[in-house]
Amino acid sequence: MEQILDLLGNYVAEAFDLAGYDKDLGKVTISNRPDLCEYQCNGAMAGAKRYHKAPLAIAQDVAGILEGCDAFERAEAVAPGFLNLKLSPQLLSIFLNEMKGEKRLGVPEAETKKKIIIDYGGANVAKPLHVGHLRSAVIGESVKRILRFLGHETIGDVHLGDWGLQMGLIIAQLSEDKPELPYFDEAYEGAYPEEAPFTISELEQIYPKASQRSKEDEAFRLKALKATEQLQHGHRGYTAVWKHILDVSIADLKKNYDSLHVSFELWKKESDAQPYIPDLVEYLKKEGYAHLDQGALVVDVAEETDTKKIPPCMILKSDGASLYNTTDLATIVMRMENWKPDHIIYVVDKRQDLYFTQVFRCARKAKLVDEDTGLTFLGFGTMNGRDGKPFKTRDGGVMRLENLIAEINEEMLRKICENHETDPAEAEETAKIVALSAIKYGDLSNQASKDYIFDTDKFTSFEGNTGPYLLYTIVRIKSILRRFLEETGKKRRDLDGLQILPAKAEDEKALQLTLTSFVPAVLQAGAELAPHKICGYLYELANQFNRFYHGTKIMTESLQAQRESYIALLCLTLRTLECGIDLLGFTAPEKM
RNA sequence: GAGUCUGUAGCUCAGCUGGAUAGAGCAACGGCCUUCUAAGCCGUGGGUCGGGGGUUCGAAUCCCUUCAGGCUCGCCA
Repeated sequence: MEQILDLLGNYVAEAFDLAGYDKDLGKVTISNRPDLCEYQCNGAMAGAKRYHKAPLAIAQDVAGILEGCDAFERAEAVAPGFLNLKLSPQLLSIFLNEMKGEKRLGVPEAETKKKIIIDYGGANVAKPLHVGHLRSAVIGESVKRILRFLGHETIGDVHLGDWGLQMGLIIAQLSEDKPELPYFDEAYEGAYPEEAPFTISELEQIYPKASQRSKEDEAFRLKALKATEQLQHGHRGYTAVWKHILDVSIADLKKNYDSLHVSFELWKKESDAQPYIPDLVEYLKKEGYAHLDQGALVVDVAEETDTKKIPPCMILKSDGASLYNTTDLATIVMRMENWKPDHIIYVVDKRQDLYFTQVFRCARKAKLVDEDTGLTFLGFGTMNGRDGKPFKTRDGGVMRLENLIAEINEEMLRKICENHETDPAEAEETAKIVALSAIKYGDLSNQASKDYIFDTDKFTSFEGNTGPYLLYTIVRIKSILRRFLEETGKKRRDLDGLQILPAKAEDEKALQLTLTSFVPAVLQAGAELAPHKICGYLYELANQFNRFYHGTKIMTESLQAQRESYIALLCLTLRTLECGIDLLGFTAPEKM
């Protein structure tokens, strides 16, 4: 279906044409002065120079023609040359009924459907997820859902870190803690145990302990380095330990991501890219992209237009070892080979901006990707505590994601029980749903690239621009619909047949108009990879609904057609809100 | 030092591809529940859009400059 702004734009462009002006001046936008009009066109001012004519005169010419147009209830020219438009309620209702009949609420599918890989680069095996991983998971999931909704094929890849020094540290530590294990017996030739020699919580203690030690104990650090190298060269026992670490960690990570409603199509790891490295290095050397500099193998990526010197992209360290950049390049090669994506989006901490600039340039220069393959760095800011500094636990440690979620769940449960007497099991379920909306909406409603303050009190509040407020609005609508079905004996599917009548009241029309902005909001969010645009829109929609709700008695409306029109409007509002929160990555309960 | 991002109400944030009187929420204050969930709605107060210059019919938005803060700057990931 046609979008509202295009639809109206056609009428206005036609009027410009009839008045003797260029059609392209007839672009219609949503009014920025809702007190004056609903839509506006600023084309007269843009055309003033072209036609050497006062903008107001142009606007008046056009307004005169639109006078007889039944798409608008009113079209008037206002100084200095604005064209203020008020939509006819009839056209609006026709548009909404059409939107209501569409599965995708009128959101058009992308003309060129792309295959898009989303890289959540971050989580490491053997380390618990902490608050630093929250943003990439939450933002990445939402971006993925938005792009998928727009018709693209999306592939989320968790991209686990499983190949660095951290593995060596754990192996070295374990070999001292439990030297009796067969993995450390060089002479051992039998099969290794299937059961992992540690639980996830034990594993999570080993790493910080080893990491701390390596900073103080040089001998231990060297041992860990050596273990890393041996692992990377296929040491039999270490490889077995590494596999245990993977199994135990991944099971735990899945559990945690599940509770966040975050899923991945691929569970690829850094180690999966390793086989691609030798050929990649050989290729870069042979084709002359890479050269030795101070003993290291690098690819120059500086460009003439740079405002500062971009250091070369390092491929191999002077000791011959690969590093982060190398793995990322090899991952690109792997992805091109296996999935041929049209676009790869990296949802990563914004501090890695420079690294990815280097990696992307290197990938392009060396033609590891096709010319038209998009590489986007979607950098996000730091999640800070209320003091404006990186979020910590009360005693200053790193907050585990699991604990953060548990804390919010608890707080939400407390609030729910405070407000209503409910069945404890049901309350707990609801609390989880609402808590997730609090966490995700709190994050997503901010621009991804900016640092933001995670304020538990604010996010879990049911007031204001929060997830719970949206859910509350949804629950209100569901409640009315349930009642309507009960009282009329109608079935849920009967609701689809109800028609929205032209709006009579101000609040009703305002709500209807807000509904028409869903499509532009989604399109913009998709184009800019900006979930916060969806948040802003949904908040506006919820506000408009609550205003309408307050001023209109729906169930006691005596005219049946009018009441059914209200119900139809509620259905559309509900579907729009639910579609919106789905794009953000959370759901609503039935009651709360 | 260089680069980059940020600076909007007491606090947290929108708005930034130039448009009319800069918007929300929280906090403060005042109203609205015998009526569909008051976890709501309505209203009041609160601003040199960090400062200065420029571009133009018009600047929070674009350009320059300056101040303050964050981050980054080849053998970590």
